[in-house]
Amino acid sequence: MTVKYIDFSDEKPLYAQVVEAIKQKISDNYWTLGMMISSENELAKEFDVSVGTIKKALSVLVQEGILYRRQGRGTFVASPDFSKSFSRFFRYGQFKGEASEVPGSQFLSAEVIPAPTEIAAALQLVAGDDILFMKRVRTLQEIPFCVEEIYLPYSRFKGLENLDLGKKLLYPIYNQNFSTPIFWAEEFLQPDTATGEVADLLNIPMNSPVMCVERIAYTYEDIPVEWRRSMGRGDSFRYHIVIR
Amino acid sequence: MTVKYIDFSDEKPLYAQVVEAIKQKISDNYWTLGMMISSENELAKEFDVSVGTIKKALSVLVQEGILYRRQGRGTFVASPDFSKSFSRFFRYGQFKGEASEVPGSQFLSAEVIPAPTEIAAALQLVAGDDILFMKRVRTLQEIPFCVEEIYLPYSRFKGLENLDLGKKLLYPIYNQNFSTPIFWAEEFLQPDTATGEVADLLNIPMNSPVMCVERIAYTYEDIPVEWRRSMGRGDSFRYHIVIR
DNA sequence: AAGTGGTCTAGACCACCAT
DNA sequence: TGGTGGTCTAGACCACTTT
Repeated sequence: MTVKYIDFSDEKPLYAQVVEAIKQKISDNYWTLGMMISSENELAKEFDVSVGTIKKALSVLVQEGILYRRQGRGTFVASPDFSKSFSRFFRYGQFKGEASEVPGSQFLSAEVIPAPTEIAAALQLVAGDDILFMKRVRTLQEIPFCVEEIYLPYSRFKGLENLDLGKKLLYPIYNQNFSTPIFWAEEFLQPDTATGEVADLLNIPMNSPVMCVERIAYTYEDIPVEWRRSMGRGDSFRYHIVIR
Repeated sequence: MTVKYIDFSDEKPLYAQVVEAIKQKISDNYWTLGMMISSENELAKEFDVSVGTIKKALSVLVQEGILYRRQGRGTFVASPDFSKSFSRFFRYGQFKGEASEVPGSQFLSAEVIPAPTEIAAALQLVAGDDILFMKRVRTLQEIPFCVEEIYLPYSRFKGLENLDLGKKLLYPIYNQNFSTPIFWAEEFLQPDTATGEVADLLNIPMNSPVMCVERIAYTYEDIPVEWRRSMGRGDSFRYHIVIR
């Protein structure tokens, strides 16, 4: 484990160095998801800076969603929950305030292939590197609403194809089985119409509207570790976003 | 103009009260878009709190995008620029790093009608209230990429229909001519296929993919003042978003 | 009672900008 | 040179949680 010290002669502000150091400790699994980290006073002693500087650094990390704090309890490593934000985008069979249901998954294939150039570029690999390619249909209340293609660097996820992925979500598996917590992601949305295969899998007429969502998921260290494309039924897809 | 004072016996933190007071002054047009507000020291004297508390309040307002600060210059009221974030969603004829071009507009209609129930609800009006309804085609390099329907409460925007809206953006007009700066917005995205009319206006085949974006735009005081629906060409629409 | 984070103060010093 | 925001300190007091 690499330890970062605070360099008082560095031009970079002390609180920013503390931010980096704490991120490093999380990356190194010194502190893991959900764990309480050291208190303000302990951190101040450890880094030999004032409590105020620690407060500033922690507020930055809270702002970035890496930590959360509870008065009287402590400061904890946040567990980002994509399943929530994901299912929120779909209104299929959902009524106001209804508890969101975990979608089911039916895997169609899982195989190791050489990386296509587009995928290799997005995942910062060399074209031809081993890629685990999976295809699945996602369902809510037994009704298919989404077809997904998922590409993973095989060197990191060796053996994932042998696991029983029945009703489990993928991101907790990335985290628990492969020490690869997903921390953030970017998505590209584009409207499209259903091809014969997709229409068949989603049980909708050919050429009816579908939403194409391409996502690249990243670790704490901003390493891209998953590329996926989802084709969602147009009539059940409604993406909500607040600007500023 | 209503003046807010700081209540030291209030349970609400002082910095939060300062945040409210500054927001109020902006709402009251005491400080307007782009204007420099009082310095930290002046604010501390004015509100009779410490500079540290002012710093905390200002950092909240910067976080919310209401203010921006420049070392050595001062603290200013931010001018949100939706045109930038808007055009970013479309890749039509855009190459990497190319300067974004302001879309042209061709108005098809502008008339005052009684508010449809759905629009009235979204704009917090009574069904039947006067609504200014406008329809336009937006173009980039003379090529249509988007059809828009815009609904505005007529009581607030009386006379807008008589302005020459040739190549101007709407939000600066809302701000300058109607004292209604748009501060934030929410959008709902859904894929669809082009009807005959939309296909005709966009010069694409019927039933080809389009992105339907419904937007509600709000003021500083969270009053909804515009409802619009944009139908964008599927092949030129690519929405990018970062999650967390 | 002890420990945590949340608020608030009063100051110091610095980097940056305008004049 | 004087005013601005940015960083950092050392402390006080409070609200909340756990034991």
